[in-house]
Amino acid sequence: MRTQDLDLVRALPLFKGMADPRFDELFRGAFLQRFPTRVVLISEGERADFLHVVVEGAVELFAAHGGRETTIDIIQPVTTFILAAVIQDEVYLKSARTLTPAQVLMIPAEAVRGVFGQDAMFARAVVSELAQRYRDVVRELKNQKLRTGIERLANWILQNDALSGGKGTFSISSDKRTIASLLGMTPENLSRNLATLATDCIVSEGREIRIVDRDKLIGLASPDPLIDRS
Amino acid sequence: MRTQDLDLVRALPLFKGMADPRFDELFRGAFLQRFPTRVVLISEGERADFLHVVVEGAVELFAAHGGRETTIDIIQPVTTFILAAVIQDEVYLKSARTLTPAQVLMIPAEAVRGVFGQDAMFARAVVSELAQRYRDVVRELKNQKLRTGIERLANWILQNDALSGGKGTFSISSDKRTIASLLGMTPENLSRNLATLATDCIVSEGREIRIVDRDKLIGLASPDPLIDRS
DNA sequence: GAACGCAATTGATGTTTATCAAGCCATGTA
DNA sequence: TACATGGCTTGATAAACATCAATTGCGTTC
Repeated sequence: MRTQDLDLVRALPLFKGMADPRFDELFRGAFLQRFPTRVVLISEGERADFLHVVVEGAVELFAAHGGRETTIDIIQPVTTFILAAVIQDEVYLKSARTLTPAQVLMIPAEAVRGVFGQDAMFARAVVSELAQRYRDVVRELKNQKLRTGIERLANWILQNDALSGGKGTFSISSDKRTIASLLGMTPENLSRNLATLATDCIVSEGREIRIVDRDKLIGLASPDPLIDRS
Repeated sequence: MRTQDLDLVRALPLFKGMADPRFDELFRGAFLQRFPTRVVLISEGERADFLHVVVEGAVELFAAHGGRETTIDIIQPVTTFILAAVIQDEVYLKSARTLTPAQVLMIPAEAVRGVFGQDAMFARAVVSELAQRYRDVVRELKNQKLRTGIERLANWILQNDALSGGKGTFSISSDKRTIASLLGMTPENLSRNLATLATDCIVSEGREIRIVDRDKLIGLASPDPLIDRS
């Protein structure tokens, strides 16, 4: 593992405040692994063996049931995932697979739980992380229950633009079918919804999306600080 | 506050392990209040001032956006709610109102955060609680994204029957319109979906629901341990 | 450059769900 | 008993969304 990557991990809110010996203990049994695209890293229902950290690439969290499948989140570097299952020593509720070639750091769950009991700063950071994630899922649930498909798309575009600097242009980071699933619609309807927005307020060319009438887009989206991560 | 109620609160997983002096500190500024039906206890967007504990009655957590409104959870005694906002010292993402006359214990948020920093057992319990809640919301998100309305209803019936002892009969604890909102459908569609199930596998009379063909109901519901709280 | 594979789009159609508008029924009240 | 009230149900219609099928577009391979 490159030192700069390790530094990035060390600087994560989750690990930032903890004592060096504890950090070392945590990483003694950890290993960094490279994966090609579309490799399943964890499957829902399995016991939580490792805390995962995406160091490079993108990872999709998804869940399946009765022939259907839905994307729950797309994890960008540098971020941990499935902390709750690790802490609770329970089974994963979501599966994970790489969307791109990726580097993932895997920390044994037992070590995480061990250090959690010893390092108060770490325990505190775990609480913050869990609380933050909890609130993010609540936001997503509100997004799904209170908005129509095209409203979710409009907000997603506004958020992605903001995340990439608010330049009014950004590039979709993965398959459109994955985005459709994340937004809770079929790929066909994502196409149609993009086409609808394209008559008014955006230009959609391949994976490039450009906002041409931001006010109109905002009017359609009705962004809400109690739903959208600001 | 009656001693037996206090004992119930003291016995909650969240407070069980903490030292007596800390518990006393927590409850020094706390107060128990009675509310009639349909009183709004907290409003989304407000700063989190109190950790709430439903001691008696039922409380609905809901959220509104753009003229729409949805029920997120129904809290039965004895349970805490909005812990995440309190710990993070942030605004509430959900509103809360009583569904019945209720008794609610209110613990100042500052005291919770204070004790959290001093009592390791309490901090640990907070983590467990948050992790559990996080997983519950993830389950609900999967429920919403992976199931149709009638499937959600069928599973809701199975779960409520199980919660009330698995006798095959139970009584709906609140307005049907609230249940409809919780299940992510309109009251009209709840009626229709109940009528559909009533041709096959249940009897629905007023607020009483009786399961007459459990196998058929299970076949329709496809309950899943990774979605439904077991 | 031709053929292929695959994601994305487009169109036609069907299902699910919401909305609007009555009507029903139990309950409480005058 | 008559009457209002509010929750619930039922029916008709419309919107949102999914499915199926065919086509387009684009990058890859040969």
